[in-house]
Amino acid sequence: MKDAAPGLDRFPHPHLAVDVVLLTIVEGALHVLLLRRGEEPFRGAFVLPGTFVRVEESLEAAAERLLREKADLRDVFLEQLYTFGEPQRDPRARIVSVAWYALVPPQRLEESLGGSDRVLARIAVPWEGLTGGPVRMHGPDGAALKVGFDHAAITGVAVLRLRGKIDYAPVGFELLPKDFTLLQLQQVHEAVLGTSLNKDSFRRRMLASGRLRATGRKEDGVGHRPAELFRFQRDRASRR
Amino acid sequence: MKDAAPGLDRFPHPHLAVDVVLLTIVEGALHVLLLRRGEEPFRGAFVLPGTFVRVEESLEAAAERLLREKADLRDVFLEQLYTFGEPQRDPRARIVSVAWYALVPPQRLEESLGGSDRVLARIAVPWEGLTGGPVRMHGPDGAALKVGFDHAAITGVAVLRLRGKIDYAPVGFELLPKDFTLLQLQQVHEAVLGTSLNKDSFRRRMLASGRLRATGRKEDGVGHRPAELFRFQRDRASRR
DNA sequence: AAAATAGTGTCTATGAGACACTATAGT
DNA sequence: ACTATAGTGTCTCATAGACACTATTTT
Repeated sequence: MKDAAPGLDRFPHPHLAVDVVLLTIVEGALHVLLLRRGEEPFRGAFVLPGTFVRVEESLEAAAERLLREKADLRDVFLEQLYTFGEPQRDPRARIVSVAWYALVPPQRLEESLGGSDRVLARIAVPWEGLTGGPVRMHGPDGAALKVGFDHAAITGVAVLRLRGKIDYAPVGFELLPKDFTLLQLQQVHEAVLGTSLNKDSFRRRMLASGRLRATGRKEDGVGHRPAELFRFQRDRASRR
Repeated sequence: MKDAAPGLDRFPHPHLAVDVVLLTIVEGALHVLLLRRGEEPFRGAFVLPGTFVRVEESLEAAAERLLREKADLRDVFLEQLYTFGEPQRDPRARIVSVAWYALVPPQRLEESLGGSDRVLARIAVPWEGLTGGPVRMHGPDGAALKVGFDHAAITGVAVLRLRGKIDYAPVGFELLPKDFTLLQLQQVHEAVLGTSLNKDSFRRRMLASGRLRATGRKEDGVGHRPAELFRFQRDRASRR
């Protein structure tokens, strides 16, 4: 870092953190990675993975570092969400947090879970459409989880963003394995939107989007006519 | 501010600023408020209004303070845009900036301009649709302006956001006086989107949106049949 | 009267929803 | 053969674009 502004560091200024909302879909429902806090405040409650931003590190690099350290993930869909900066959002100090959200298929998460301090919480969205607001979280046993800080609200903003985006941007694919059927894709959209969708129209819309490439292969072992497997076709330039 | 985390302030951490992209429409073109910098770096270049975030102040309050101090404005549409945090974006120090964008009808700006250190720059968007990228700026004399820091890119993100939003959110009204004609509203949409729109369809869409309330009055002095004046109808709860 | 835009009515093309029907795997 | 979902074809309805026509102001 340059030091052409020598007086700057002498004044107190807000601390800067990043938090990541890591979303996936399990059993037709949105889930988010939460960690159990070991310290005050909110000891024992669940929070999003977060870290302070280092002076030499970009915001995106800090979020990617979090994903590596807390979920052993790299190269996942990651997008900046919103910056939360209410003075009282953290009782310890003034900490402004740049929130990001990440999307990952559940298959890439299985191994990194297990301990009770790291949980894939099911998200219950208590509002419809694009209303917005905090969400509720439930543990693997179905019990409601205590969520620390403003992280239930941050997750609500992530759900809102995803709902607003899934209809026109290719984000549904990020929650599925490389090969998937149209039904699986539709179920992802339904889980995100919280509604049921018309099968015929969804099918037409997806096939007309030009983003699906048929693999020629079919699923198997399903007890009915197997569906064709598709793959996401990045339109021109890769977006990461 | 509480001091329950005593060690925190001893470590260097990024500085935090807010910048505001104040947009308006003049003569059918998007314009943005820029200030001429009096100091290095970028002395003499034009930049967005910006300020450091105070420790006890919310991010939105800092943006509102900027609008009051630099443009004598209060109660305008203001929304968080994106947070820019590349380590090298400011050559002096690591400064992360939470960018906001504001929309205001040009009538509310006229008095606060005038000096040559404060200019409404015309925005030239060198890309189509939702492609994105930095924009070019032109002064009142049409000459290209030098823009400091990453502020041409930030303004590009603001234009992108506005383009993505104007079709489904009531933001066009924020760029018009309280009473306006449908043609004026269409011209605002065209200026934002950078395209021409179908008159019939635009008219139907707006009237069907339920957001316009006819005033019963008509414009006058226009050399042709006068159009009815409409007013924006906030649907239920006011959004500010 | 001419010019210019406001505003209405109607036709057409497109896309979504609905539904009927055929296809193909496992059991 | 039965069941369940895949996938196709077609009809209808809603909406956007196109266009013709009438209305109302200033000059």
